[in-house]
Amino acid sequence: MARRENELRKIRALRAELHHHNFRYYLLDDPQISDAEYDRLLRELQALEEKHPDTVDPSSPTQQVGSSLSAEDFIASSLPQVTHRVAMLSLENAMDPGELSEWFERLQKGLPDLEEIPLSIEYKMDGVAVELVYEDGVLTQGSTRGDGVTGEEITSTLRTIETLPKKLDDPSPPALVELRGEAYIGLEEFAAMNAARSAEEGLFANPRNATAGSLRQLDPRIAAERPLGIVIYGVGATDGIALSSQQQLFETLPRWGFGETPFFRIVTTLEEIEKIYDEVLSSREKLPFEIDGLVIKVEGESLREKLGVRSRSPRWAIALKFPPEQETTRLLDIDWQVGRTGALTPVAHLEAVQVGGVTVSRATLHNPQEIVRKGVLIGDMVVIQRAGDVIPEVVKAVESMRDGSERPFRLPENCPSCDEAIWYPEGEVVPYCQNMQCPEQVRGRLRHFASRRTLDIDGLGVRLIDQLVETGIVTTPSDLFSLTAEQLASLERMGEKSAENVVAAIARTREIPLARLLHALGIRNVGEHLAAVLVGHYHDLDAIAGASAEDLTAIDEVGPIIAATIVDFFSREENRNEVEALRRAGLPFSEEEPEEVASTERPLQGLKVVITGTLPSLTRDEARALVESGGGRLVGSVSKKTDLVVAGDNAGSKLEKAQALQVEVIDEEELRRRLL
DNA sequence: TAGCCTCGAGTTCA
DNA sequence: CTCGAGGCTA
Repeated sequence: MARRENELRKIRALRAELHHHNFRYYLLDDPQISDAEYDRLLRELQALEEKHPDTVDPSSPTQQVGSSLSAEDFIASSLPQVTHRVAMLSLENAMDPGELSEWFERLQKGLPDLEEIPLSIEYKMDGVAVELVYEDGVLTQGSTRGDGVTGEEITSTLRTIETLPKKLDDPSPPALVELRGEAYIGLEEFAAMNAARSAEEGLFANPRNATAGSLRQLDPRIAAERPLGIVIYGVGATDGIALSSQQQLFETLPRWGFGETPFFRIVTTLEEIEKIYDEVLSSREKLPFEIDGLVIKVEGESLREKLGVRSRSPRWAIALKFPPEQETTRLLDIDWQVGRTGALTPVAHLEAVQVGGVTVSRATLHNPQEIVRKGVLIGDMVVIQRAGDVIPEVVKAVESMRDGSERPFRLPENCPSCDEAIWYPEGEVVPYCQNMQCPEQVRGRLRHFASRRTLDIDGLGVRLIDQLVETGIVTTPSDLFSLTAEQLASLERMGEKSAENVVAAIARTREIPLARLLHALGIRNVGEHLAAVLVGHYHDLDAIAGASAEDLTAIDEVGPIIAATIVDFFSREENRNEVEALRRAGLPFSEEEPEEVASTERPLQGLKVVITGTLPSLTRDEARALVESGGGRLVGSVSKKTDLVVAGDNAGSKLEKAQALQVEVIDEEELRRRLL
């Protein structure tokens, strides 16, 4: 038995080690061991797994095909996905008082009849956002925020948090309440945890990384040892309860068994916010956990609904962030990178420096204009910060530290990848390499074609694409469809099994939705959204390819520039050939048109609708969904072109304007009746 | 024609 | 996360 224990331990260790080497190899492109050594480890693991078939796990390196494309895929081992009932939006950031007052002015504009707007203030905890689902008072599911729409299921890990009630302390709990909060690890606990970690395990860089790592623990016993805490700040879907203000939420939580909210104030003026900000900023070092700012929210559901949400963030809340940690280092050089579209991007090459717990040696400069705006010279000492504490950026040069040896950057005249002359389009900021055969562009197009949001070809990672391009086996996306397992198996780190898996993954893409294929083609200005819009209109790639600029411009959201790009793309011979090759490869070129909905079922077809005031039983978003389900389009303000105004309580100037312009005005009840 | 809002395309570190 | 730029509305 002891032998079995030992072998199981060995399996775990080998998996972790191989996982690490995959990471070094595929993502960092910087392997630490030879391919032969890697193969030896892999074979050892395979042998052990065969001896203990009960340990087979889909996340084991023996079961996986090469690498996935992105770090996210790679790290996301195998946690199930969860779709949030209500999207978890992010918050708009204010980095300084100026941006805060701009937001405040927008609020006042949005709520003109209000003398004073009540605002709640909380800490912005620096942790990981999670959602907890309580059904009939019982914790049934926990998940990460993920991209806001879908996150990862981490119920068993969250259950290990001692301070988190597994059952609400409520004799008649609501049928459903989704609570949103921030999981975190306190500073003292973090220090103790790192002190107890061994050299092989490595130290966590900061409490937030430690939190993220702990939440993703598959083994609840290990998770239970992690000192996680949680602070609830918001509510998702509910049934059987209304938590319509922060005040109400924070009063209810302790009764249910949650801890007290660490900080909560209600104010009405900018001055009060700024005063609290200064106080918290100077006292935050005394706190037992890390915070990275304050969150300001309009207090109360009804006011929030009037303000509404934008695609990524609500208008009624803002994060007032503390200034990020900054460091000074030397700008050694500026490299130029070529993207898949041929766009040239300047990247700062820096002397390595620690910022916020990680080592930074590169930072984007976005475009030449940015370099000029920031006034940085090559050789300068520059201030670096991590934007949103993630992506490093160059803030400015420290001019007082110049010694005269610094020199301005030079715009490249030739492509760093293929030496073709660079094109500087008039009136635009970004320079381009126009050589379609440019190796960087070829690689970039293939990466885009295989990436997660397009064809999502499993196992066709950056490293493999690079090998395919270097060996000349593949130069265009359509070449992928004639790849054989033998060809792939001849490449580095490609076993027969992996090679077959890649071929199978490529074959599977013949069933993808047309919009993904259109997006994958990489037509400039046509991303995920526009691809879906175009397919929604034509349902057929040949129809899109054959459309005139005039036809295209008639489509909502397609203007003259986008129309011209599309026409231009399909008029080029190399693109037409590629499209034909993809057709021969068997990719889907048309999509079943959804059955024609009888016009009686879409009573608002093509109408522009304005909603004003508070509707008796609908939130703004629900009303929008309802109008759109009837074929109508919600617009923001009343004009001659508005067809219909739905007015609720406290309707203001929009209603007056509608009456002045003799636009039809109805109430919620009438809206529902028409949609029946 | 300006202002607002989205979208697209670029980006870093483990 | 960032910026630039396209489209729509006022």
